[in-house]
Amino acid sequence: MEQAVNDSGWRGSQEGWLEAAYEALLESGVDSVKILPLAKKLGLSRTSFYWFFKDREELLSALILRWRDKNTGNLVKQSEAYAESLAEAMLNVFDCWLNKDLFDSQFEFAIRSWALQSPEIQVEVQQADLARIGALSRMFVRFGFDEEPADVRARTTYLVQIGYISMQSTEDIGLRMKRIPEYIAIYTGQIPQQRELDRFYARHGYKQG
Amino acid sequence: MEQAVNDSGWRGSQEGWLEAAYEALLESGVDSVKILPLAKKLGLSRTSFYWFFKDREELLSALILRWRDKNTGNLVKQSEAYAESLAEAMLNVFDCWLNKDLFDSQFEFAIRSWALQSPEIQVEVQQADLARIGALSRMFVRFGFDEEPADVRARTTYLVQIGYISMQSTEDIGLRMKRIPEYIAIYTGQIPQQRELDRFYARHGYKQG
DNA sequence: GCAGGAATGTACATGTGTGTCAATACTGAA
DNA sequence: TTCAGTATTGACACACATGTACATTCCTGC
Repeated sequence: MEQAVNDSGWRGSQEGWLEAAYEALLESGVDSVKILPLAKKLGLSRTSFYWFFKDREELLSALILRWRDKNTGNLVKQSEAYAESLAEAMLNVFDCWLNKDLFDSQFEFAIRSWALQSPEIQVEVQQADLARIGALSRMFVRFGFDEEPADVRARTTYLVQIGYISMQSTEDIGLRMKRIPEYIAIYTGQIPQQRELDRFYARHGYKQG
Repeated sequence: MEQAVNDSGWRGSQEGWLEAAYEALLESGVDSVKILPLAKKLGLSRTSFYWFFKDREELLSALILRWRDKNTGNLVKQSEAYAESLAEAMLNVFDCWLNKDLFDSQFEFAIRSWALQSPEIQVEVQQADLARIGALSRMFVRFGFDEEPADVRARTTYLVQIGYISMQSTEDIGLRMKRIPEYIAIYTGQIPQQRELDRFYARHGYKQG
């Protein structure tokens, strides 16, 4: 049977270095993703790194891959999920903003900051934005909006979230939940049904009150 | 008569180094604000820097000061400007997003990225966010909104813009202008009057069409 | 034209990062 | 138990950044 990469006695592994790199990226940006510090964190010799990766570049590429596969994929998926009303569809999208398994905000912010200093990363980010806004826009169209308003609303929805991420806002979950209906109303122009909200609250383990 | 700092034969100056630092920050982030590269750009000796600034830290502090004095100040001012309707007030705020003298988006983004790797900067940014959202919220209250909805709408307004900045979106001016009424409608819940839009377009030198 | 502050340049000590190499240690299977 | 493959290490060679010390040049006002 297939075994996990690292269940033998070896201390390091591709995954180990990548995970450490991921943590460093989230904590202090790309420029802190350096082999020497990572080695210290892992309690390994610096040079051991080169057994798993050709060089630093390769490590950074692996980070990008991780980000792309996660954040964009899930957001598109959620915007295409089944829903009876626009409000419900929007709540599906909101799942991303509340569930770290679906969308990693800190990761997102770190990548966007990275894009500032790297044209290649900037291209990646722009492609992601396009794909995501496109998916959201199609969602609005699906519920009867014309192309233009759908696009503007998709942008609003998406940009508010990117803004939140960029603000690195840390509202408590109660306050966030309380604001949800208000946001849904602004984005969709519809008041969400109570049962739609209940379903949403339920799947995020939140009790109103 | 008062003279500009650098009209004598000297090549360098505080301003010169600061400007170079500003450009480096916008282009590639804090970590690229380094004395050696700046010296190269300015065609000066690296060590000459130490005549104007105690060390790198002092240069970075000067950058923060510049940012704080500009972006937050003007945004608060615009949100407090005279307006007959909420739509008009919002258009005043929108001035910031279209006029680089009022709000420097790239600078803003660069600072926010910097905050990622520096707790002190993060505090600065959070204070700025608070001040700005507060000002916008007061604007909504001024036009009859209750505290709660005013706050949510203030956030929406602000966050979309921060999102735009974070996206580093480069929409052409025509498209942006075309979307303005739609955004105003979403944020304020009001359709802007044609004359309000005309006044807005006029002061940004834009002809509808 | 010269004293003295403003600005620059050269040289040095130091720190931190990268990547290569050859030597070594550990592990599982033959 | 030997051995091939996997993992780890220290030594080396570089590159590039910071900051200090000291000498030098440039400009200005007296």
